[in-house]
Amino acid sequence: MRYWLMKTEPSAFSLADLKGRPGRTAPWDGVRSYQARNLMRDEMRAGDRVLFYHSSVLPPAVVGTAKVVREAYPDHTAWDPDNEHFDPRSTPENPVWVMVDIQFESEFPVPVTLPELRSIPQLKDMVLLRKGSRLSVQPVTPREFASILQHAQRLAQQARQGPR
DNA sequence: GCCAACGTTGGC
DNA sequence: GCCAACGTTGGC
Repeated sequence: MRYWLMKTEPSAFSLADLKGRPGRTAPWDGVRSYQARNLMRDEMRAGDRVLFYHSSVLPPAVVGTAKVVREAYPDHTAWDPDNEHFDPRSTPENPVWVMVDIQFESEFPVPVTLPELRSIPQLKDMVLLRKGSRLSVQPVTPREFASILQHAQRLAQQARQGPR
């Protein structure tokens, strides 16, 4: 099983949106980067786990987790001229872009913010934290995934204990 | 709103 | 094939 981090601007699609979908499942459409597409198409498998990351908000943060429930298939939004991600190079006969389906798994009671991620020594090599990193679908090591879950748990526990 | 970093485009 | 110009991403 592999681990991933997927970025989204919550104003466009948030973890709450995913949770609210039928079956708590939604297609991850609109990816228009070859690098991200190749990862989804060639590497991502059903059952893989995903860190759900909110970008372009203050603070940016990992807000929960999801699971890949359907492997890559053609992204039909690329064929729709009215869609903001329309790409005339892609056709039903020859699809250029793919998407996967992901299912809501968990929402962290307290998000793990970007500054917090930077403070965790085990994450020093994480793709997300590299300078200029903007890949919207990126691999995460099992160790990194575990560290982030552990940190989220610790934050949740502190919150339950309340302010000192 | 600014701007650094990155990917893509297109002239040559 | 090079590379400058451009558009986009995303943190701040």
